[in-house]
Amino acid sequence: MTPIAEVRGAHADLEPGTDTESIYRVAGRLHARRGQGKMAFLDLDDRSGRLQLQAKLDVLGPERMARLLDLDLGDLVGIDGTVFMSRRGELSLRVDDFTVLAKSLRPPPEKHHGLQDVEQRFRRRELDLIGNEDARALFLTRAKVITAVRRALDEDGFVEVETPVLQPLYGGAMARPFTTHHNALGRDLYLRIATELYLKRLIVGGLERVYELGKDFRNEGVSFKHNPEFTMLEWYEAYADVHSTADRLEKLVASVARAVGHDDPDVSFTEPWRRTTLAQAILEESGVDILADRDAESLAAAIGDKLPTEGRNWPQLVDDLLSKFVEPKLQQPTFLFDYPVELSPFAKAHREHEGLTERFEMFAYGMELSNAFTELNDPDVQRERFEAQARLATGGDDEAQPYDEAFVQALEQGMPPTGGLGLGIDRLVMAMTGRRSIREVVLFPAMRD
RNA sequence: GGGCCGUUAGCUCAAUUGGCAGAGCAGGGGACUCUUAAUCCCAAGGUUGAAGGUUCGAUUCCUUCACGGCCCA
Repeated sequence: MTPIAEVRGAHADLEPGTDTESIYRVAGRLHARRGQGKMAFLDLDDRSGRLQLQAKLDVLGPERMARLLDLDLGDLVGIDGTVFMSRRGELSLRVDDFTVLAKSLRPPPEKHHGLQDVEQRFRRRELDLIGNEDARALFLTRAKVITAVRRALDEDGFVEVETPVLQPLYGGAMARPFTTHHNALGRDLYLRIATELYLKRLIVGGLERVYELGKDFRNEGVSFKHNPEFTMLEWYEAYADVHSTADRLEKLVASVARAVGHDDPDVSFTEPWRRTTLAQAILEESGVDILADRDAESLAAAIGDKLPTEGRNWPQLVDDLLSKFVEPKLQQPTFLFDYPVELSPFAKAHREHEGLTERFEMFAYGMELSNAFTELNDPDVQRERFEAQARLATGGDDEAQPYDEAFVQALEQGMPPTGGLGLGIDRLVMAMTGRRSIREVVLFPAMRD
């Protein structure tokens, strides 16, 4: 059986009106039929493209001709045929014989407009894929993005690993988890919100360069850039730091953009990207200097009525300033460095600036795509950070980190200086394909019942 | 969570100052041996998202609910 694109590729230059003796077996879904009585044209779709078929009474005989014309649009058929170029210059296959491979009992989506109903496109993605070529192309591009990411890391000596999805404690991100229960163990478990802490234990174990590409789960609202389960890449590299990690991300995303043919006159992932600091970006866009007011009360006063500040702690206010004033402005790929320690419980203290960490977040198209830092590898400091998080939790911050003693013990074993990074793959696919909603790039997004 | 908008045939969409709900595609019957959004003829297809209310009469107006979209939080 030959893919349609291959049939087309082998006969692209035929003159209109010429016959060949090239015989192919193709298979696909019947998309359209144009009857002509004793002769008919049909269109056949496979994953690689569309090909016109010609059915002729004098070739097939009355019985097979009638059976072929009796097929429904949407039926899956196998075709044996001979290539020719129609008088109008449409490459076609004259049907010598055919087999019905599967019947379609339900009507296909409208053949000119495709499936437009957004709800049906997401709930019945198979119909979207049958009816809308855009959708097929998008998910092929998504696969290319993931392949390009893997290839880049594999070529640089990273080892792909799998760590637990079901975790006794969650950690590695500021988020609320999903909780589930293990019957035999008689205990609750959490679906991971990040892979960070386990991956760093592998760095302690000496794997030196590891990455994991998989689903994380966060029990939060659904929006154009949030799905409760989403695909995340995290990598950790021993003897690296936040700066070499930024260089690696820049190189990797630029190579992904080239691999999928990202082409947008307004946004380019070609290196180098803009690099600035979080405090500088907030100051430029909002006029508020977060480094001048290091407690909630005085920062709230500096913010005034620009944002609601009631009941927000200092790190939450900084995060609010970032997402309200800065994030939407960052269309071109941009690194923001030097995050405050309160927002960064796993990042190493900045080598020069008190109260900051060696961390960046990377933004493009007004979204956070990536988050990285020089990893905190001092177990005593890590303990203190967990204790600070516990105080935030007591203060009502339900996204604060729970204390993870197993992780601290791993650090006590000695973790090399390490650079680590997380990259949101769904958002990366959105950026590469110009889609504005995560639901467009996730095959089966979360929907209400 | 709040605001606005949407939900009509299998699909894509019309329509109504509140008065028999209408096309194209798909599906059925027929004509047609180079069509490609094929064309032509015939017939069929509806609990107008759900439940209430107002009215002689509601798909249209009102209320609640469901699902979806956009914006805000």
